[in-house]
Amino acid sequence: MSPVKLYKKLFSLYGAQGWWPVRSEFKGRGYHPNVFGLPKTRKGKFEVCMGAILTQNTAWTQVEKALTNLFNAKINTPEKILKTDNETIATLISPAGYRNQKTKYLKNIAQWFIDNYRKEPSRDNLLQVKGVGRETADSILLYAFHLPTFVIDTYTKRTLAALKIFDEKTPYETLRLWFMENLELSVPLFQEYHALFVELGKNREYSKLFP
DNA sequence: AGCCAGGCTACCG
DNA sequence: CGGTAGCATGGC
Repeated sequence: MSPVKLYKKLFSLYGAQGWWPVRSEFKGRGYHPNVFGLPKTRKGKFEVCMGAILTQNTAWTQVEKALTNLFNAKINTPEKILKTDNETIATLISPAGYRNQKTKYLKNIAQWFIDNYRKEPSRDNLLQVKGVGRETADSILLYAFHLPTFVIDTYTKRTLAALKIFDEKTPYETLRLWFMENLELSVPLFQEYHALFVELGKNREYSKLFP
């Protein structure tokens, strides 16, 4: 199955997803179907960066609790993250797990954000931040900075394996390039496509891909 | 009661 | 290079 056909199939199953949820700019849980201009503000973009770190190997429901705690404590900018002590941040984000690791990672991405917000962010540069691997980097570039890079996650790998297009241990970059070389480089398309993989994977409905 | 969550680093052979 | 332990917590 081609990337285009797979996208159409997923969209027919689940429709518009409205990713990435940006609660500081969109009421409710932050999803904004068919609105592709968000986040617009510096705070909104940094919220996406924090969420990308916090959701590593963690259910989004837990990330929402951690973000709520940070916002209630008015820790919603990279500057606030940097000047808050580690113990305080670790306690606030504890619902999302890996509290000590993710506290360091949040400080690392905060410094990167301050240094790079006004530039055109570079993927290689972002990948040098400790705590930012390929999926996190691509999520930040695609959803915070609107750059057309494709996000690969475990659900994407499982889906492609279920369809027998690639096996599960195919390298990240191979999969990323397969999508990017066979689709138009469209930010809204890439945003929705990845969101649809997550929806399919969360519901474990891989069988729905077959006739 | 395990297994799983929208992974990453460090370290191993 | 590819493989894996450790990292924390809550829902199902």
